[in-house]
Amino acid sequence: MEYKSEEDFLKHYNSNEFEKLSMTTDVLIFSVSSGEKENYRKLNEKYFSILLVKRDTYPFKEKWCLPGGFINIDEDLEDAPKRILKNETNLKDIYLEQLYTFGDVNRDPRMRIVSTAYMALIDKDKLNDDLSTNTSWFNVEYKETKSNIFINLNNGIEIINLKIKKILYEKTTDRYKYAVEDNNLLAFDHALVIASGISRLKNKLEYTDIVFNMMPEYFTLGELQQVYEIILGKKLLDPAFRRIIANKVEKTDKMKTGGGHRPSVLFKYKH
Amino acid sequence: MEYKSEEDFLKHYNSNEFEKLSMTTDVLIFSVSSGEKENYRKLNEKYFSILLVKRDTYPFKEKWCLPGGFINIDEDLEDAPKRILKNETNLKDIYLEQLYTFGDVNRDPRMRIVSTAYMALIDKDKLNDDLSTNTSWFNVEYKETKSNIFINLNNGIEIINLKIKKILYEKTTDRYKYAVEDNNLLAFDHALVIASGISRLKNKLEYTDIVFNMMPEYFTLGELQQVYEIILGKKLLDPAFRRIIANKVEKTDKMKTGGGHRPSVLFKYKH
DNA sequence: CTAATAGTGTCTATTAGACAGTATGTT
DNA sequence: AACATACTGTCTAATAGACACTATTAG
Repeated sequence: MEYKSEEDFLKHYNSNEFEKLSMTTDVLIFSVSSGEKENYRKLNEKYFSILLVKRDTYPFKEKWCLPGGFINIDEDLEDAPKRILKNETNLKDIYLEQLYTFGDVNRDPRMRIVSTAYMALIDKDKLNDDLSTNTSWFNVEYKETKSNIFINLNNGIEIINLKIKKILYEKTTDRYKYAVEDNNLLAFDHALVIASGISRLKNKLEYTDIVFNMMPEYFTLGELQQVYEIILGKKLLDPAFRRIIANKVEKTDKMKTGGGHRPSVLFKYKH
Repeated sequence: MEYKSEEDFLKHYNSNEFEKLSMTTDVLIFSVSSGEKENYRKLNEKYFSILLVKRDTYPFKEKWCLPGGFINIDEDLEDAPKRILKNETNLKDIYLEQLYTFGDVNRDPRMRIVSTAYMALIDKDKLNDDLSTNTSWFNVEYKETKSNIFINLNNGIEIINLKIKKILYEKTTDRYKYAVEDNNLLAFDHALVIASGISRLKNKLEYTDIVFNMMPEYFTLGELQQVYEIILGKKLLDPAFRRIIANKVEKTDKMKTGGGHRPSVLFKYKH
């Protein structure tokens, strides 16, 4: 059929030539939480944590999953995770970044659903409201070997252990396909989303200022270093760390005292 | 409604609770092409190029666009770009990487279409078949300033100039929203796809071995350096370049002669 | 005083940048 | 011989890693 113009074509367009599908979004929300002090002198231990929701409906009823939901037909793709974040945290101006789009045919038992995963970073201390009852922060422990990723999620009550096998499929960029093993507590392919989000975050920590989205306005360099250390999973040397972040932070005239040791200058992020 | 089990739920699932949408994929295919020799002594000039298709149907009839198409309902997301690549190039084992998913409500005039863009890297010399008539390689010139990206596409007959305004919207990671200006020759939001693909490629060039996907099996270090230089858009110093790629390549006993100057050792990629 | 963190000085090792030089083919 | 590229040596500058040292507080 010949059309006279773009308008003419659009008027006669049959939008059902290809079978349509559903799209969802999943949001991986990262934050840092403080544990207890072991004694009055020590800094309180920091944890790296993600927000999970216990499903109360099928499919995967009673399993944990990332907050998410369907994309509305009249909603920009990026507005869906924003809507979900607003719902979950009631915060605005949250750091949000598209992670990856997962679209295997059988990734959802209901029907063909493609999901675009996002990751968000928040400062947990900014949360005013309590979480809804089926929502919980899980502390993350992450360990990577040559051929596996081990992720340990712990909310104080439940422990979710994930073992993910890395299968090298792109040697020039060191990219892996992930195969989830031993997972009967997490819904869908969300173990994959978590693994790729952590991996992205670790990378970006080194070449961006992304970390400040998880920090309060004022922080000590010791606290900042702690956050780097738990996310990277290794100790850093003080002088080297201070050299590297020196031009990203700004000294304030505030101090943090009361720690049973030398007080520490509070810094803030220098844009 | 209460369900007895996951199976029971799935049997009664109403898949039309949310209005479904269409998905497409667009594939940004990069390659390197050789120009003419200026004189018998010189190396032939290299260009960095992408493959575009001239649309022969509405919408955007007569405009250039990236090869792409609809995702089939029974096709893994990643299989769609593979299918398109196979169609366009008839090559297999092509480097393919998911770029980004574009999902603004009005990005397609026909209806709501979300598109996942992929980028692919090929060695053009491996192409046996001729391109179909409406397909053409465009040489890319890329220039980035603080607030703009200028992309110049040239296939020898037509020239497409793109000006893209960078709007900083995420300061901690230096991420920009792109706004396309002066574009009446490229269909859809494909200028955005091209800009983000080039930017991704430039980055990955520095910390991965991605470049070897665009190289023939045997190459001289001078040729490899040329490819780095055209993609990065700057000259590199020989000794520094050789130091950096030294452990990524392997000397062979082959030589390239006939250049009106000292012959050059042929290397190959060391996995 | 002690335990714990805060913060700095400095030496060394590694890596990156720059430039100059030598080598060797084709015409 | 001349030109263009191939390839290497070496000096210098910048950055990263390591360690030791001083500073300061609550209890």
